[in-house]
Amino acid sequence: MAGQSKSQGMTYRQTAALKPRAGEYAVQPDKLHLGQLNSHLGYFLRRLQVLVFQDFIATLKAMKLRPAQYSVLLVIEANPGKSQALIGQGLGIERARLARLLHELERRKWIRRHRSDGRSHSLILTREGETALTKIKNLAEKHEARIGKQVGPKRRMQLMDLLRDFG
Amino acid sequence: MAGQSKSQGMTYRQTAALKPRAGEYAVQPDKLHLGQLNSHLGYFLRRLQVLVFQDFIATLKAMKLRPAQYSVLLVIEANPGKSQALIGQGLGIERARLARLLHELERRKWIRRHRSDGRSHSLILTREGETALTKIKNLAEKHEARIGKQVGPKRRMQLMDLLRDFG
DNA sequence: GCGTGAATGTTGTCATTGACAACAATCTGC
DNA sequence: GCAGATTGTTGTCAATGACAACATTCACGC
Repeated sequence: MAGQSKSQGMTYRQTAALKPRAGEYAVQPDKLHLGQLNSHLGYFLRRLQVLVFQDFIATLKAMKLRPAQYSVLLVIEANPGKSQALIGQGLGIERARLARLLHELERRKWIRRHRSDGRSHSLILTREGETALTKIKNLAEKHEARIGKQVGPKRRMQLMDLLRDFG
Repeated sequence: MAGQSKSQGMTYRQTAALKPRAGEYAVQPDKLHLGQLNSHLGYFLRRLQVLVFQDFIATLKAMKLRPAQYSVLLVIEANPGKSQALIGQGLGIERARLARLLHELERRKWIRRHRSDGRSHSLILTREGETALTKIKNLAEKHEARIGKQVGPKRRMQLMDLLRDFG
C-alpha cells in the first residue's frame, strides 16, 4: 500500500526535491513521518505536556517537589481546612495516592492535618509550608515564563483559553 | 464529576450568600479553588491529556494495545524499513523501552525486524500486522470522533493547529 | 590497514505512578 | 439502632521512565 521501498539507495540527498506522487510520502531519508498520528489530538497534547512537565520537574527539583505535590500545596492554600476527599476529587488524585503524598508533606512539616470529623481530615498549610510555597511559586513563575517564551506568549494564551474549560 | 449531589439538600447556596471579605475566597462548600494552578498551562494540558488518553486506552483495550504501541505501529507503517533508533527518536521513546515494546509486537507477529546493518534493525509490518492495524485504526477513529464531540469540533481543530508545531 | 570512540540494540534494576482490593473507623439516612 | 456509604489507610501489581552496563558493529582519524 503505502511503502514499498526496499534496500534502494536511499542516500540521494538531492537538491531537486522529489515530488511525491498522489498517495505517497515524500522521500526524506532522515525525517520520520507521523502517519495517521497526525490526526490524533491526544498525541500532540501528550507531546507538549511532556515537554512542559520536563521543564517543570527540573525547575522544582531543587525543592525536591513533584508536580502532584505542588498542585496539592496550591489547592490547600486556596482552600484551607478542606478534606482529603475533596481535594483528591478536585485534582483527580486517587484516595490512596493522596494519602501517601500528604504523609510526605506532613513529614516535611509543610502541612498539618486536623481530625475534623472522625473520618475526614482537614488540611492546612503550616507557617513553614507557606514560606516554602512562596519560594516554590517563584520557581514556578520562572518556569511558566520559560514556557511562554518557548511556546510563544500569544499561543500560550490561546491554549490556556481553549483548555481551561475541561477538568 | 463524580455525581455527589444528594437528592436536593445542598441548596443553601443562594439563600444567604456569604460575602467574602477582601483577600478571602468566596465561601462555597463544595467547590474547590485551583488557586495559582490557574496560571499553569501544564496543569490544563495534563488534565485534558489524561481525559483523552483514558478514552483512548479504553478504546484499544479490546485489542490489548497501549498508546505507545499504537504510535509505533503507525510510524512503522508510515516509515517501513527504518531503524529502532530512528523511530525511537521520532516518538520520544527511549531505546531500552522501545526494544521491549517491539519484542512484544514481534511476539504477536505484527512486525518483523530485519538486520540491515549489523547493528541496526529495520522494521516492517507483517501482513498480519497490517490487518490488525486496519481494525485498530477503525477503533482509533471512533475514539477521535468521541473526543471531537466532547471537546467540540471547532475547539479540537484549534487545539490541533496550535499544538502541531511542537515535538 | 588499525584503533579509538560513537552508535545500536539488549538486558537488568530502581523509583514513581495509577489502579484496585481490603480494612477499620465513622458517618448518614431510614 | 442498623445497613450501607464515606473516609482515610495500607498492601500489592502492572506499566512507565530513567539509567547503567554490556556486546556488537560502525565511523572516522591516522
